[in-house]
Amino acid sequence: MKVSREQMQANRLRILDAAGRLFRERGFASVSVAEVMQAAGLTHGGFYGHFASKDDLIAQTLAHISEGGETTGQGLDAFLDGYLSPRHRDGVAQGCPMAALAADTRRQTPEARAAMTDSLRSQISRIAASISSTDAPQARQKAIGLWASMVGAVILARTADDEALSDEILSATRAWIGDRAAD
Amino acid sequence: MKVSREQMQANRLRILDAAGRLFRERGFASVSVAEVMQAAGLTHGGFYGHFASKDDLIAQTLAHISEGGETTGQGLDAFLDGYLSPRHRDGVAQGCPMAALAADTRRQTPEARAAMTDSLRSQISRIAASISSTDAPQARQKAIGLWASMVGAVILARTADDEALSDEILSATRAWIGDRAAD
DNA sequence: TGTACATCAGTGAACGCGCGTTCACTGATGTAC
DNA sequence: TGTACATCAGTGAACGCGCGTTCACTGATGTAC
Repeated sequence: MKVSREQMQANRLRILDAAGRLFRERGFASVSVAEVMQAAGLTHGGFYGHFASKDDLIAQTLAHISEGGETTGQGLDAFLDGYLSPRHRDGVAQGCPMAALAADTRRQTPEARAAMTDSLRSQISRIAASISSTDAPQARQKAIGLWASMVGAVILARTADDEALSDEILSATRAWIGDRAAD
Repeated sequence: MKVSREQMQANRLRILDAAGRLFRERGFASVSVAEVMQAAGLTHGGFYGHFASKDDLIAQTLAHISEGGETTGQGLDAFLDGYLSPRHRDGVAQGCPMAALAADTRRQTPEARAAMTDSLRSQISRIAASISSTDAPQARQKAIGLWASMVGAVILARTADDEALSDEILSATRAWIGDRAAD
């Protein structure tokens, strides 16, 4: 049964949203095309009307997720607090795609890596712009260091099976970063 | 054909070594039991004489890899230089298991997560011990911040498909860490 | 020390199963008149 | 504006294929005497 062009566009976005959630939660390999389609309220056969392959879905999902981008609009300190919070750690499906999927993306197609690299580049620029430093190259260096710490801390916090240790990783990283973030 | 007890122990270690390399390179899901056995110079049927399941292999491989552990024996600065080097970034198969597999381990069995958590805990302790600080809690906080930055930077550097950006992530993180690492 | 035999590590064919992908079909859409 | 029909988004059965796992078998090991 054919659907309207607007409905089809809406379906495509539902597929991308579902894939974004499932991939972040469980990684690319262990989420099936059929599962993504079911989560989007469709049957698996229609998938190839929207995407050329599962690899294509992965690449387009990464490009789609990062359109939103991590916002630093609240100011750098609030951004750091939110990012390094238990809430963000526990909300993988809605959380930062970089922390959830960067390691997994290394083994994907060039298109997927390119989408993730774009996302990484703009994230660095966004953080650098939010640093009120006189020296642009220095702000960029600091943005990279900050971003690496943030992503690393969330990944480690999610790996630890002990909540006390996990919480400590987040708060210690936040405190360690603390001083330098201000200037 | 039966082999001697020593040969069997050696075979078991060859399987664990092969698994360690392959898992770091390609992740848990996309490496098959048959591939691991072939890389160890055996046939796949013998696998279940050594391990109860693929999940068991994953957990035991993580425990085995981290026995070696990242050494800080060279002193903290040399450790940082080596860890944040292009050489380490490019040598995934021989590199730090945490940077290669932490994100992937989140979705594995409790046993696998426990092995990784052990590894994380001792790594933090080892770094904290190498920091000549008067205050132990402060050394630990710093060790966590350092380790998060290091792991995060290597993961991001491996994700970037542009070598210049990748190199920049490593060197900027190294420089950003630089000052604080000294004290 | 030498021999006979039970043990058991490793082999390779075979098993279900779930996956990515294909395809004939359906019926609502949207265009031509 | 209303009707007739070509289009095509979505359906669900079916396809190969590779995977984790099992199992009957083999032949070297290592023990009992």
